[in-house]
Amino acid sequence: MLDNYLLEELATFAECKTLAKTAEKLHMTQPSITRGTKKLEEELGVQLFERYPNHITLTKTGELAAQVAAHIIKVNQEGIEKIRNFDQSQHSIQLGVTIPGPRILLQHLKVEFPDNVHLNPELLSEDSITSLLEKNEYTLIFSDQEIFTDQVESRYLGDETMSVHLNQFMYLASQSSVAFKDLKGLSFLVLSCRSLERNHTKCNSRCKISLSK
Amino acid sequence: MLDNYLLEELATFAECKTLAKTAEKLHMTQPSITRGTKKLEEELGVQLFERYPNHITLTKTGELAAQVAAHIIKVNQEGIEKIRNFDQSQHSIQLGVTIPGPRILLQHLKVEFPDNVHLNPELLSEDSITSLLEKNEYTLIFSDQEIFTDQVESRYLGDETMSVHLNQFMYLASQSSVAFKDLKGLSFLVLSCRSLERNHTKCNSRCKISLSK
DNA sequence: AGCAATTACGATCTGCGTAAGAATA
DNA sequence: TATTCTTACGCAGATCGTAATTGCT
Repeated sequence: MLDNYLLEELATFAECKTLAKTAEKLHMTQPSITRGTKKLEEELGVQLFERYPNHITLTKTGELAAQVAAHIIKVNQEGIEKIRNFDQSQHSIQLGVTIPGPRILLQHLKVEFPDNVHLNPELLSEDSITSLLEKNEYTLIFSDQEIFTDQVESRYLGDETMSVHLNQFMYLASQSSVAFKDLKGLSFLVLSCRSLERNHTKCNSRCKISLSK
Repeated sequence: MLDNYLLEELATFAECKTLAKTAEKLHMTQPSITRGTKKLEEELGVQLFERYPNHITLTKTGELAAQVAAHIIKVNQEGIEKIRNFDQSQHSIQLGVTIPGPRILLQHLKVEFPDNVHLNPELLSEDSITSLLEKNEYTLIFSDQEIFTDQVESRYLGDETMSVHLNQFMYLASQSSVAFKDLKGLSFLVLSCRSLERNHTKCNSRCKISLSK
C-alpha cells in the first residue's frame, strides 16, 4: 500500500511541476521530496519520473499515478468526514428538504422538535441528495424523488397539495375551471402557515423522504 | 488523513473481534493494536470502541469506520494495480474478447501480431468489461456491447456473421428457409478457420470494441 | 549568478516489541 | 488458571532537515 505522505507529494507535484514548489506547498524541503519520488518508484516498481540533471517531469505512467493518488486522498478524506458525520448522526438528526412544501410544514412543526433535531431550511438540489446522505451530512431529506442505492432508501410519505384562492372580483373568478398556466405571471398574496388547511386547487406532487440506512 | 496501518488494524479487528486475534493475523503484538485503537479515536475525535476491563467491541460508529477503512484500503490497492497495469500497457497491448467471433478471427491473425500484443482467448464476461479496462488489465476488449464511461469508450467495428452449411442429405435441406431455432439441439461439424469465408446463414450480432482512454 | 535536483549525514519521531500488571470468566 | 486488554520502557527504522555538490540557463 502507498503511504499517504507519498500520495500527497505525488499529487502536489503534479500541480506544482517542480520539486521546489512542491516542497514549499507542503512545508517541506526539496530533498525530502526527492526521496519521496524515488521511494514511490521503488514501491511501485515503475518509472514515474523523467529525470534530467536539473529538471524532472512526470512520465505518462506518472501522470496517471498522480490522478490515482489524488483519488485515494479524496476517498480517505471523505471517509473521515463520513465517520465523523455518522457519529454526529448518532446523537442528533439533520433534516433537509429539496421542495418548499415539506419545508413550510417542518418549520411549522419545529417548535415541537427535540433539541437534537435540526432542520436546514435551505432548498437542497435534487442531484446532491445521494451524496449528502451517503456522507451522513443529512439523516433525512424530504424530496419528491424516489431514490434507492446501497446506502439510501426512500419511503413514500404523502401527497403535497398547493391551493390558490381567487376572490370573487378576480377576472378569472367566473371561469368554471382554472389551470395553473392561466395564472402564469400573476402576483399572489401568500397565506400564513396557519392558513394551510384551506385548499382549493390541487397541484400534483408526491412527497417522498430519503434517508441513509 | 488516516494512515494505512491504522486502517488495516481497524478493518482486521472488525473481522477478528479481539485484539489478540487481530494482532496474530497482522503478525503483530496486542499492545501495538491497543495503541492503534487509541490513535484512531484520537485522530478522528470519535469513540470507535466500547472498552471493558478485559473485553473490547466496536461502537456503531466503529462498525461504520471499519467499513470505510476496508474501502479505503481497497481503493489504494486497486490504484496500485491500475498504475502497474497502465505501465505495462505502455509497452504491450492486452486484447480480450467476450464473444467467440472476434476470438476466432484474432487467433487467426495472431501470427502477424508484434511480440508485444497479447490475446487472452478466454471469453470474458460482459459485466467485467468496464472494470477490466479501468484497471488497465486490458487495453482493448472486443464485445457486442457499446460502453461509454469516463474512462472507457467504444467504437463500432463491424458486423459478425455466422454461417451454417446444410448438406443435401440433411432432413431440413429441402426447406426454403431455416431458422436458428429449427437447429436447436443438433450437433455440428465445426469448420476450420480457413473455411470462414463460406457463409450462408446470417446471425445478427454487431461487433464493437471497447478500449481504455 | 541563480535556480533546480541530488547526495550525504545527523537528529528526531514514531511505531513496534518485550515485560509486567490488572481484570474477568 | 487462562484469556484479554492495558501500561511502561527501550529500541529500530523511517522520515525529515541541514549542508554541500552537480548541472543547466
